[in-house]
Amino acid sequence: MGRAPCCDKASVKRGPWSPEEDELLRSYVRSHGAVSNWIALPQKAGLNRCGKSCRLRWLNYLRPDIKHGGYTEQEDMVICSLYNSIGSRWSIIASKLPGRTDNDVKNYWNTKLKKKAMAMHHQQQHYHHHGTAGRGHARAATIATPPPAPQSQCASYMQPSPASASSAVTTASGDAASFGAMYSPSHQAAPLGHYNVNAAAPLAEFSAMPTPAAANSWAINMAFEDMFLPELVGGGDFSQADLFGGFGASLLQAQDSRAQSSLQELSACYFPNAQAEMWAAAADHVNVKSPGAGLCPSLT
DNA sequence: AACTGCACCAACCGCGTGGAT
DNA sequence: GATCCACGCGGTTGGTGCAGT
Repeated sequence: MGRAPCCDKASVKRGPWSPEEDELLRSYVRSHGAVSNWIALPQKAGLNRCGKSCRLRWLNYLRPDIKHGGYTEQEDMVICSLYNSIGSRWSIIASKLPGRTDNDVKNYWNTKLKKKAMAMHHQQQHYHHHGTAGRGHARAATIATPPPAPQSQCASYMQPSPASASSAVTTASGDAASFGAMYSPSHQAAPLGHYNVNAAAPLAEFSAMPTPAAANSWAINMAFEDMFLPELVGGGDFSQADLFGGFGASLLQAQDSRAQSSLQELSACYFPNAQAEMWAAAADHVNVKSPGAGLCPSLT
């Protein structure tokens, strides 16, 4: 019981695109504007390609605003944050990163960022076991070690979440499964409510924000934590000091409070209810991946 | 130089969704 | 309401290049 193929795969060219094909597609889109029918495009554009292939090529490679490689620390942070919060919803994550495509973000995560995040997570766990008196006592713990270098903010975002646990259950790759399994699903009590997600706020606007001198990556980090972690940490018995391995809190205290609050406001503005939304989806579809389910239309 | 293993990434595949009929 | 069809998405695959032996 399969779906009928969108085209005759035997008669269309497959594999890597040639520069000539790229130019044909590019010029067709330039002259016709937004494509309303990708299936019909190949014939009109003189391409011997499947319509889906044309669409993918345009979206992932030929579109003029596409960026390739060169991910910034800020982008890493957004990807990690959102992955932890909503799982492998690459299109949503990519929508927060101007010039990035879901395919690109997905590849970047699978090949680089995931490893980076795992390494940082393990490093942080090691610190937790050896550097603090344990969960709930970290705030009182003596700060004996400097914070981890801010080259990656990922570890702090890698906290338990029903979304990542859910995706772990249904992911066939195994990587995400083992990754998700690192986290306890003990925070399933979902705060349900009315969701009003405004998801179309790209990261570019972060760049447009004046960055206070004191608002280094830790303060930004803090803003994202505020966004995604209150529910995750289960009612507040999991201190921010825990999240930062014990030293973050004191570091944050040294931050300019205005810088923190402005960044927190910014975060709340850009990702107001993403977490709550995903909690609702998780509550409705425990262990069942349901793309789109529980999401408001603006996210899908 | 030849071989092997790995990392990266473009492209493909199949399915869910939603609009049109 | 049922069916068809195109779009969009996430998972996976395969080709290529590089590093190590």
